[in-house]
Amino acid sequence: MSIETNDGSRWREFDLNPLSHSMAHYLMAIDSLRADLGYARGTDVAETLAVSRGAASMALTQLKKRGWVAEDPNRFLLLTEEGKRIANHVEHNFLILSKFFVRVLGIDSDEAMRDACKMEHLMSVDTGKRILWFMRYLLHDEELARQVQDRMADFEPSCDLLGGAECPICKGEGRCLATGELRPAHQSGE
Amino acid sequence: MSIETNDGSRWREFDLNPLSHSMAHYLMAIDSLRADLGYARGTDVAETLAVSRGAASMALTQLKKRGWVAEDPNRFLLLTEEGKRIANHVEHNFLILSKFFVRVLGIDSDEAMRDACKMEHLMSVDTGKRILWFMRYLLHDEELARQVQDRMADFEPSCDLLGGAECPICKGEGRCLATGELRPAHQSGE
DNA sequence: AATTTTTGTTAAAGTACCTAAACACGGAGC
DNA sequence: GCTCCGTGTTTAGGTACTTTAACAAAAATT
Repeated sequence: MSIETNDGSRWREFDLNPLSHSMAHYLMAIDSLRADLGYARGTDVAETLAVSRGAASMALTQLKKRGWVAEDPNRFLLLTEEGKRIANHVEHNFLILSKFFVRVLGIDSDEAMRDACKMEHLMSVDTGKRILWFMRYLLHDEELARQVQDRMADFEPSCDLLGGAECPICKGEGRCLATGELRPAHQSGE
Repeated sequence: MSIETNDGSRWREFDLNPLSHSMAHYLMAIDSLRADLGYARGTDVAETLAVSRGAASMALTQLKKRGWVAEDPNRFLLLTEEGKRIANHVEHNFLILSKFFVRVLGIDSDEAMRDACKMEHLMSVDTGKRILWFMRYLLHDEELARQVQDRMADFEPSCDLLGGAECPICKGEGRCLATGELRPAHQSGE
């Protein structure tokens, strides 16, 4: 039961996430524009994100209502303290995930960024910090870093993750998700 | 530029993801019900996911149109081969992520599952396989596993990930995202 | 067999996003 | 001063979800 992923209580938290993917990118666009140009207007945001001016206008209205975006006296866009905090959180999560994927797991940079961009706003601050802490440990010890990289260079992509009997997590023990089984034996060890 | 996360070309892939969070859970609910009860009806799916029968009915219509769900002669719900493949993929991603978070990073089980449930349908098959491969390597070597667990037990939660100057990724080198900077120096090393 | 319950579908409305198009406004150039 | 362009907002329509409520049909009970 502790492993249950379909229990009707947790899956909805996805929609209740305080920050949508879309809103995260509006905030980051403002942050990035202000860093690059020194200012950000609605049109710049729309262009950066490749959405219509109407869509940007409505999204920014929302973000102002939530207190994440404000305007300076000349009506240029500003991130509030809260807005900055959120944008930095998501930007860091993107960096942490993409670097973990590339440097530790040896994933192709493009795929790494694609995955990281989808997951960046959903990973908690704590999880991000721990991955970073873990990565520093792995990569700052040269011997260990080499070991890990050798290991991942040997990655066997044909490893049949979805093959049931071959599943390295639930192999041979109890019921495996790949074959419709729900409680892999290794669960009992926790 | 290769680090750009706000470039207007990648962020939309989130919405274009072939599988929504919602659809993934409908598929997994059918899988789980068939494993537990031997059958699955619309009402059972609705109850499992705690949605209205109307919502389940419309979602299932969509899933049938996409060829992921079918009905047996008695109108009980079935996953097609493709549907099974997708459900297993997401279920495995959930397991891989939550186990990585708990066993390797030492995250609290509840938070681990919350994060994993949000990200499960967004992580590519390749990334999942590599995390699994990596985890086997770390945890099957007892000495290494102990080292990692010691390290993560010492995790310093006050590590100021979002503090700019303290950021262990971009600390002291070039521009840091935490302070509005875009190209941390370590980027140049890749 | 008649009634009640369960199951499934459909309709109307709400949220959160998108687009395209119409419109308002301010500043620059003629 | 007038025109035109850049900027911003609003409106109407579309997608993908949700809900409640009305309804149809099948299944179970009496």
